Amino acid sequence: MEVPLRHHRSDVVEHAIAVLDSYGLADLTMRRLAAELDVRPSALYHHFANKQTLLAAVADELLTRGLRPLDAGEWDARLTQAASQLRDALLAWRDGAELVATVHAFGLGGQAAYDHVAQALEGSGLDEQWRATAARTVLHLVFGHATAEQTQVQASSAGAIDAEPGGVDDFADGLSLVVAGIRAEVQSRHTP
Amino acid sequence: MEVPLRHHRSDVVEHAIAVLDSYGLADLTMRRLAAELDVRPSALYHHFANKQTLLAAVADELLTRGLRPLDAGEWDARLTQAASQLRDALLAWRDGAELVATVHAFGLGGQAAYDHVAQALEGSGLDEQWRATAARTVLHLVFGHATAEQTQVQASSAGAIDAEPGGVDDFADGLSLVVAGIRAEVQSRHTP
DNA sequence: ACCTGAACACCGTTCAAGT
DNA sequence: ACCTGAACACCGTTCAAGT
Repeated sequence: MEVPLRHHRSDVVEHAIAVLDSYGLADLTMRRLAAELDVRPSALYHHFANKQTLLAAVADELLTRGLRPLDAGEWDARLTQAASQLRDALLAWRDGAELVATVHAFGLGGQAAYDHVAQALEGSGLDEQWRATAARTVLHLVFGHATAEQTQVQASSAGAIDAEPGGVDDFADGLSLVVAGIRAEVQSRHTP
Repeated sequence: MEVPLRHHRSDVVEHAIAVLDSYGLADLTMRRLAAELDVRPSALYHHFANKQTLLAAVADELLTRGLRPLDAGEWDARLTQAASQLRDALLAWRDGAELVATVHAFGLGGQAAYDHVAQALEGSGLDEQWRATAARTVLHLVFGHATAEQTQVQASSAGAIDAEPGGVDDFADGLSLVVAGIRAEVQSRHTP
């Protein structure tokens, strides 16, 4: 008789990332992950209450791996860096953007994404209300843009229409638009 | 023996909207929809090649029902109206935002959403490239914000954290930020 | 603490055949 | 043109029981 393998929570998350990156979010199933770990599906429920909780842990791990401290400097340069870094973190793994965006939307995880962007806005002089609004706006841009980029890959390889041109330049331009809008709000405080 | 019911494509879409609004996107399954139509699941594949195509048709129908011609006026007022109208259209049905955003991301439908926003930017004086970037930025804001609002409902009723405050005011503020950013770009052309 | 075995209640999709 | 019947290859989750 074979002795059953024994894993920790971190093993499960690590293998989940491998499955995500190799097969995509749609194929990151509890059963497939269990098979990859050489374990029955029910064993996963010892580590996580359900699939959503597991996905939240995976999303948090992706962010932990991808986000670094921001450079010192003006708030706008820091905000641009935060957004670009977040985008890179999401694009680093297959379907990373969709995963983190979904988890964040459900309020189960991905808080680090918001925090990262919000941190850059602390030196802007905006009040907390406006900082939160600005942070969410940037977050929606990054999530939306990165998700579109990654989805386009599988959509066009599946024969669908390639609508969104996107790419690095379009992201940078969209971001500069939002940053300019925030700057206008910042300046309206200093020049009444 | 019972004579089988006979439906058209439009019947299927109409019932799909009813199922979506009553039970949510997760419960909008081919089997459930078939049961609602009093038909075997396989019958649906006479009308649609697969589930994704059906969802695309549903998304397009939601937009057709919710979007109206924009008022005449300045580009910024028209853009604000287009974005608000789109948001209202998405929020009018349960999980409408997530559905349209997903369909749009996969390039299978929801083109009307982009067109609606892009139309408002035609009178801005921006070149096509910038108009496209601005339109996508607004679209990501609307999709992200509306999805967050609708997801928060089921997430908080399911016991998750209520992170995003959101609501009408936060959307209006985020939109005003983006509009201000676009205005800065517009003005940089006229005042060199 | 971590896992198996077995079950429950589901999915999307295909395809030959019926009217 | 539109549908049935029957199957295939999957899902997430629960729970008693094993070590």
